[in-house]
Amino acid sequence: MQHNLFIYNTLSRTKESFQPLHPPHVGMYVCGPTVYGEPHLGHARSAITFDLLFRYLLFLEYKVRYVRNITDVGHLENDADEGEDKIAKKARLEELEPMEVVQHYTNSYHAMMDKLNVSKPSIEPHASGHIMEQIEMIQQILDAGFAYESNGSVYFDVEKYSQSHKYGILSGRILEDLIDNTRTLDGQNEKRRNVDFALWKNAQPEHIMRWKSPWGAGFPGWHMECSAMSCKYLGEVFDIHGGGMDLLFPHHEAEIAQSTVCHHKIPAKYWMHNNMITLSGQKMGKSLGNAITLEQFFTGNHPLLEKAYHPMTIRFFMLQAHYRSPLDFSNEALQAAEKGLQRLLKAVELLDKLKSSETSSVNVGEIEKAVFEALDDDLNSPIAIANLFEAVRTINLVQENKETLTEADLQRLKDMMHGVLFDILGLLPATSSAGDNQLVEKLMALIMEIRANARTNKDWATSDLLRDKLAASGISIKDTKDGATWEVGS
RNA sequence: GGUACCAUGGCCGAGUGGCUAGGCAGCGGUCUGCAAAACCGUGUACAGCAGUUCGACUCUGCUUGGUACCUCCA
Repeated sequence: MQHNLFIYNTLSRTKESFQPLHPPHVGMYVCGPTVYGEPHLGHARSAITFDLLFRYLLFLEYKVRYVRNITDVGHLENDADEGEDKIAKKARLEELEPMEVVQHYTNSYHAMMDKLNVSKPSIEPHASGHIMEQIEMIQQILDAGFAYESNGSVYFDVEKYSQSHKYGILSGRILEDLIDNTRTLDGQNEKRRNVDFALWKNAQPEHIMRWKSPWGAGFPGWHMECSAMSCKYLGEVFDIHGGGMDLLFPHHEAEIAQSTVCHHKIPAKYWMHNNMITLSGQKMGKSLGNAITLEQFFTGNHPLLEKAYHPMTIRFFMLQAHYRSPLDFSNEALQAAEKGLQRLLKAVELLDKLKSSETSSVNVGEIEKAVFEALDDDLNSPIAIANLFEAVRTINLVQENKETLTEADLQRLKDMMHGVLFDILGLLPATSSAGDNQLVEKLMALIMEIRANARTNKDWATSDLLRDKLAASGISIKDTKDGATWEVGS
């Protein structure tokens, strides 16, 4: 089947046909987490969005190098230039080595991503491991005359840059507005203009994360790492740069300015931004103090959560909204997603048991076409999923002999469902909930046999007693035409 | 204050100048010893006002409400 992938490019604010610079290779860089706290739902949104893209590009048989960084230096506290490095501050509070903190939260992030079935990137570089590259790039910007040194720090000269380049090309910002309207911040005295941003920061004596540089001991500025690392692993110009919408300005704008000075080109062809997760309509964020961590979702251990949610429920919940739309969290929405996903997965299981017919009464190709057209249209996963539900209805109707499918169509539907659901959307097939305990399996088999015998003898009292007692223990029994099944939970 | 964006049925959430999104809930039905589960069927909603148009939820303007960014943030 012919695919023509369109993706929304923030740079042009339109959907563009995706044409890699060097097909079949695709270079993709996504801004990863700052590892100073437990990963929350927002991290999952970004990771799942670009995992979907990564998986779809692989499905389309591109050879993708996916780089997603770990930010472990260079992010300042709210008090901006006078502040200390976030990682360092956290370390002092907990009396740990900074790298110990980094490792701890990196491990958490990885564990949560694994649960969400987020593919690992091809390369996961750490900012702290690329200080040399960042220093070199800063030197290049200084040599080109687009930065100045001040009191052991180096700042990017935005005004100078804007004389020959368009600063604000990505975010649509106008320099004059920024100069007029940027709020007054502390510690602006080192900078010529409030819009200038730090490339290198002089480290105060108490600042424990520090590296030697031509300008003294310090640490790299907020935006250098992504420019340096994307260039190192993907080249001066690569295909896709992704990240959350909140990084659009100033982070990505600064990246463009830095890289443009060094390489005279905008570093990426397509810029993609996922929207935010909101909680009661407000952005969920660590700094806002309203973030629910992924761990809490999986355990249900949070006052706002009515229950624990399976990682796949979270994943499916996100995929049911388009990545560029804000998505509001609620227990009701999550439980709706949980039910819907169950329905989808049950139908996929049922698919293996369907009997084929001489003719097909349903046009499988049509459903398949609709699914892929949706994915091709800027990864419209909600429409793709809606069409998957069309397939579910078909599957159930075939089961009831109200629709028919030929052997070939059955196989085609199977391939499509598996390919889209598991390979592209990255969902995991339903697992039998107690399959990890052989003893339980054997005991339950015995109990089910006793109950089946009672039922054959119309001994409803015994049958109901077993059902009720098991229910009280959290095991539910479902009677179907082909006998009874059991599972832990609802 | 500046710059963007959004406003869809009970909830979540797509989309389009005229034709069914989808999921969950609700309702009706099938199945069942009963129940649960499962399955099938079922909803004409698009903030307000004005305009463009043969026709607007979809285009334009205004109003109201909301969000994001401008400061570390997915």
